[in-house]
Amino acid sequence: MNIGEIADQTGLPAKTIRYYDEIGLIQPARDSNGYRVFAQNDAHKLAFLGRARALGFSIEECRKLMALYEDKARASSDVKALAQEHLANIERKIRQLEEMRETLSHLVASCAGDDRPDCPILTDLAQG
Amino acid sequence: MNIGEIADQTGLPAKTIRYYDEIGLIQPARDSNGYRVFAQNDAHKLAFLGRARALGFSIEECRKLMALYEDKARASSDVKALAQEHLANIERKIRQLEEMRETLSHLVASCAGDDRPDCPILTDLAQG
DNA sequence: CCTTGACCTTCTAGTGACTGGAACCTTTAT
DNA sequence: ATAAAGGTTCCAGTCACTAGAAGGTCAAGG
Repeated sequence: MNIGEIADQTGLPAKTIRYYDEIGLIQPARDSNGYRVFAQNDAHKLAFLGRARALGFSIEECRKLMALYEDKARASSDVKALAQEHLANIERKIRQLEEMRETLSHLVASCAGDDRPDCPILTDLAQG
Repeated sequence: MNIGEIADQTGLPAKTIRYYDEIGLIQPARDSNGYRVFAQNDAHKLAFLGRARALGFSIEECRKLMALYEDKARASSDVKALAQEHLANIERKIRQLEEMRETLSHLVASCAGDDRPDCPILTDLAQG
């Protein structure tokens, strides 16, 4: 399979697939014309990567997950630890964003939003 | 005031303040020795920027907010629109992260986390 | 006066994970 | 023969800093 076909199959842009190749996440074979040739195993790996990325794992975390996936003697505790750490990061981000939402929604609600210049949003930003 | 003093006062790193100068968010005066000299107005602007950034506004949004702040003939509706758009972005991000949290926490809960290799997290990533 | 240390300056390069675009080659269809 | 569609590499840009190098300036102590 060529890169376009695999892109359609996995939903990943061809550019992204080339990038994953460049950083060594996948190692597709090459045809005599220089085109990348993707085997079923590459398709699997890319789908795996796509799902891990969709869950917010960083590229380096994906690299570790792939290594664990391919290590048939892994301990599930290693996978779980990685996922738990990532989950904690996500929860921290959510809390940060919720704080912002809290503050911002109050500010937005307090602003008349008309053609007069008085604006509690700006006042708050200016005064703290 | 020199950059270190203003950094202490605003809580922003000196590097960040230099960066804000470089991209034109502030225009501090210069002493004969080349040092930046910060007036009270610069301190105000930096505090304003710090708070806007803490609420997640992008640099470009901060630039617009500053312009509105300095335009005494602004309409508060312009400020409100900017803030509402940003609030919508934050809410979208929160929803995305919450989806990730949902999926991930289920996966983590289902993984034994022992020294055996069987792991539903990896199985899910592999199968979708 | 000299040195030491803290402070300031600019410049370059790196971060993460792509993305856009240029310049060029290969394949397929007409 | 040619045109379109696909592939290749390489370079630059994104965002908001941040690290570090090389060097100038200033205040205090010996």
